Amino acid sequence: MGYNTKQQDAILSALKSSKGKHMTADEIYLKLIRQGKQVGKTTVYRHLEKLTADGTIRRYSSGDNSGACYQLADSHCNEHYHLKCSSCGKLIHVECDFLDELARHLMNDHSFELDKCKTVLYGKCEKCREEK
Amino acid sequence: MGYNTKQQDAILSALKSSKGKHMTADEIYLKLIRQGKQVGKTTVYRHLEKLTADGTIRRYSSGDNSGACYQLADSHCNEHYHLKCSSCGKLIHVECDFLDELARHLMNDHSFELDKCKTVLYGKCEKCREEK
DNA sequence: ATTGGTGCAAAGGTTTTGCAAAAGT
DNA sequence: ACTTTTGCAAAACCTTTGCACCAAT
Repeated sequence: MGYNTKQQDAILSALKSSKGKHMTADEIYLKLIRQGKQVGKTTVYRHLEKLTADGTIRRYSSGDNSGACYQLADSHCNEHYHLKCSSCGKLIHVECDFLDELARHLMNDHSFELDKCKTVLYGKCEKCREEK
Repeated sequence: MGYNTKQQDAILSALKSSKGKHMTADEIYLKLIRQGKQVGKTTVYRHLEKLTADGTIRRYSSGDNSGACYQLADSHCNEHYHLKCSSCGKLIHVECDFLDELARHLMNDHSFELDKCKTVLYGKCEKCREEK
């Protein structure tokens, strides 16, 4: 069971080429269409579901209600923060090992296993702070 | 601006009566209907939006794609973490000044002003970790 | 009287499903 | 040949919006 198809490869490639940054189903679909690859949106959704189920990729909600985001599970998402600006909506990826300290602290002092990938820290980015 | 209406009271009461547990917009709506209270789903959504905006309640994505969850914010939310267990859905309030260290670090090193109230750290609570 | 609140129906957006045709083995 | 995958159209969701009516001040 399990055939090899162009669509499957294309969808996985799209996620791989986005180097750790998340993409919505629609963004993946549009990217493939722009590359001239023939895919249906339904197929994108079906593969994202499968890839999420078998752990190849991760799915998380984008915070607002504009749809789910996906990204490769083995990308470097465990090594950086996700900062989301409440004003402009920008998602900022920040590589920093302070996150590990936070995770360690939560585990040691609060018995809580932090999911670094799903956690998003909300606040205000530099640009938006300057504007006020 | 701001009238007192039965619907407003009813929606807030529903959330208060479910202390600690989150509810979806639909669950709130159904609860009120079953209580014989006259409300429209639109009204529920509109109040949830307002209450979220003014900080009375908090909005969470439920992880899967079954819609957003809401729950009463507690007044001391600026002084503690909010840990949300992805498995059982429990919201854990943790008083700890490590959060201030985190906020300071984000500001100093990443020019990002953390909103402690809006930020929720996702992961797995002690009980759910033990079950696996 | 004036202003804000309500709720139906309709629209918006994302995700899922039914099914016949196409593609992989 | 046989089974899985595809993709269109349509449905199923959750949420927002337009608008006429109602309620609170």
